[in-house]
Amino acid sequence: MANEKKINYVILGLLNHEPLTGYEIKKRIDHSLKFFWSGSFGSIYPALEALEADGCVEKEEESSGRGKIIYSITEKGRALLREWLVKPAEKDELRYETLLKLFFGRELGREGILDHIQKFEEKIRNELLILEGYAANLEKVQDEEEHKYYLLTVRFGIETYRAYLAWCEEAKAVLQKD
Amino acid sequence: MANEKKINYVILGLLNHEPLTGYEIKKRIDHSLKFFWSGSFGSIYPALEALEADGCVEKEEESSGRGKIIYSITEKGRALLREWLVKPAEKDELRYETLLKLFFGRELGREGILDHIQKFEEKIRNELLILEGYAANLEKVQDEEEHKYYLLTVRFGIETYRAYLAWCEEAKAVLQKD
DNA sequence: GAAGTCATGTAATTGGTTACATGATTGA
DNA sequence: TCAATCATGTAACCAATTACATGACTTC
Repeated sequence: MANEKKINYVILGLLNHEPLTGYEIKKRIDHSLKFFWSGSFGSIYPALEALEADGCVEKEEESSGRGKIIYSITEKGRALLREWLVKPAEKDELRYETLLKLFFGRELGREGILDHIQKFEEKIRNELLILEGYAANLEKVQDEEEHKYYLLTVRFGIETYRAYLAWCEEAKAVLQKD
Repeated sequence: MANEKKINYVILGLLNHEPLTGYEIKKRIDHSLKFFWSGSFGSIYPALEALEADGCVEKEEESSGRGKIIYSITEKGRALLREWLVKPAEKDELRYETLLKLFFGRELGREGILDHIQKFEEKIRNELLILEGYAANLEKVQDEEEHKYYLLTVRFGIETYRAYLAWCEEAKAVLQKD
């Protein structure tokens, strides 16, 4: 009911755009939301079941083919989604193990820390390329209103990742100067 | 033993700088690590007990006063910390509910989303001030090598928060132009 | 003497993840 | 035909958090 599991809202939000299977929901999470959210099959399927029992989503079982189960949102589900959307965000959390290791860097030493920064930089560089690709596509296809919001989240990712890369250069300079 | 609980390394890392009580460890996490890590009493105290049973930390009970328990790191603990530090960071995770709501923004509408951005901006602005204060202090006190690494994490925070604020302006402009 | 902080700890719950199990369909 | 992907689901586990309980010391 007034469940706090965020996965429920992720599912409702995605289904509010289009009907999807559990498998497709997972793909959306791993691609479109990847930068700021995550979710596993082990949470998605049980949540879909609970949402259905609650009347927030409806399922339609494909009789032919693979027999996949396509879920769509109900009015009740949309109301629940809306209710959550108006509430202030309660948790914006960043948890970077790289920064934790950096913080304790004295014990590891300069070289080790430079290694961590190097790896971090590479990962960010790759993800930035992906985000820039998304942005380019989304800028072309600004037909649906939805795309405007999607693009804003992508822009958020791009700008923070660029800041990360600038910081990497600064950090390397600081560490190499002695 | 080869436990994956990150709280263990947070504790070892902090104790590697100076002996602390569980309460003080919590304070360090809430202040110095706040921007990129978190931890509760409910994880700290049991972890301290387990680390002591493992011989990674030692406790000294204050006989007088409040009877607080001061923990310090052992050679074994330091070795464990080092072992973890050299391993590549496995998880750098950002989980922003604000971005999730933004992504589903069409259902909420322009005004509601602007509210969320406004609140986000205010929170970031406040935290940025704090981080800038830390940086100013740390730049003055660059005696201990430890401070260099601490300052780098603070600089990371400052630069990403500035990027967030720049993005907020951009997002508001995009949303207000229609 | 009251409020606030210092200080330690436990039990219940949570919001997941990981790993496993199963099988159909598609494309090289 | 074989690997990859599509597709659904469950059971065991896990690393925490939340809420509670207790009490001493400090400061106004």
